[in-house]
Amino acid sequence: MRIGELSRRSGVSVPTIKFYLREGLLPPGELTSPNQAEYADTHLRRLRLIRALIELAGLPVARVKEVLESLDAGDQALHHRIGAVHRALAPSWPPAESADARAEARVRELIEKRGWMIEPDAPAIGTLAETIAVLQSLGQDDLAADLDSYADAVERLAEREVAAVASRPDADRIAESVVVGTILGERLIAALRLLAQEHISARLLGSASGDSRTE
Amino acid sequence: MRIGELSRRSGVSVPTIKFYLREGLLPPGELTSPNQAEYADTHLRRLRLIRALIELAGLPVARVKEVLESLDAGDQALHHRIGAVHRALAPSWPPAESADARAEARVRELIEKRGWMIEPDAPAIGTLAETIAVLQSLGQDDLAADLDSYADAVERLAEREVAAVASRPDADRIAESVVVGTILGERLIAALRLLAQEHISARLLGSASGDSRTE
DNA sequence: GCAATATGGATAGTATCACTAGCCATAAAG
DNA sequence: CTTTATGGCTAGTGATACTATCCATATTGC
Repeated sequence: MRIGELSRRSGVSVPTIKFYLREGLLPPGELTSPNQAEYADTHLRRLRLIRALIELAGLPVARVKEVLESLDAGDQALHHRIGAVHRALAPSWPPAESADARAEARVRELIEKRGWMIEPDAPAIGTLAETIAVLQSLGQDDLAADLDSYADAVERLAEREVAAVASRPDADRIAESVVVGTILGERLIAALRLLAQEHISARLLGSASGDSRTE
Repeated sequence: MRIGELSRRSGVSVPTIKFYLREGLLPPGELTSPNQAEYADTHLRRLRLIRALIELAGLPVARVKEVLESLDAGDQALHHRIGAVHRALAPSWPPAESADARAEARVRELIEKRGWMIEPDAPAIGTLAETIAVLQSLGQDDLAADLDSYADAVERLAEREVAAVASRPDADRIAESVVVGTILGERLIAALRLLAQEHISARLLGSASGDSRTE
């Protein structure tokens, strides 16, 4: 297929596809003449992945490029690949590192208590510590107090997710699964959580008066 | 306190605070003379909330304004307040609505099967449907296939969260708790999930060879 | 009492980002 | 054999989140 069809099938405009080609997000098509190229289904899938990363995950183009590069890297070990993808997906600004020290200690304590095997420089540690620190600075430590419940829930999910990814037969797409699963999984969980919250709040508080806390 | 101290205590520059005042994100201080104003601790907390919404949740300033307005609205019923906050936090672009029809049917089916009481126009429905549709267009339906596990996990968490919010004595801060809990909770869950994934992947795949899928 | 600094309020400017427009020579389609 | 599409290029655009600067007035330090 040529660029026009790629555009129609992906819903991305031709100039934007050209832009992604220029930026190196999308590999060039195979040239059939000096100014004619052929694109394959892999281009279509990659393009959809790019759109998901930009639109749904809100990643800046430069970060998308890093993610895709780590995805195409020849590193064979699945575990390391997952680590690389996680690193590429991380927020990048090294977290404030100011008063987060206590929060970070708390995170490392949690990791140790659960016996989690985590590289000490995993970016999620900083993200988590920063989040906890902000929660505390806002006077809302309920959430952070219950870290264990969250860890329980998330550990169960991760078990299924990693198993599902590892069982994929097509080695080529494993890394892609990791990216998609991480990013879209996050969104899926977030949306489901909102729905669950609405349900529970309807059940616990929504019934008659509409205000259960007047006193 | 005056603007200088507010700036020092929040870590936000004076010009940026002025910008937030102009944009109506931060209510004006109390004027003590024609050009002198006094800010209270509520301003400091509000400012930290604004930063969390912009930096951590990545909300655009305009959306932050909406969220804060819904937060300050006098609507008394907690359940409705939660709904309003969820609506203000939603992605705003009405989801593509194209081939998402099947995915949306799937979501409504899930809601019905679990007996969830959800308003039919809840924005999370669209978000979830879109996410599922994208997952399928990327050929990764494992995640979506296991929706029930996610719903289970998330329902348990929501139960605690709503109960925690509802038990807060300070009615003034309940809505703020909803915002903070929704946004920072999401981030907390996401970070924890990455850590759990890394642990599980180390356990299942990381051991010796580093490549369990060579065959 | 008085110079140095800070403040509230305003207008205008900047940096970044994700595209988008336009041009050209050549290729494909009708 | 004309119309449309393509690949490759440079330059421009619109949105967003601040920054910079200015001014008249207040406060602060001495």
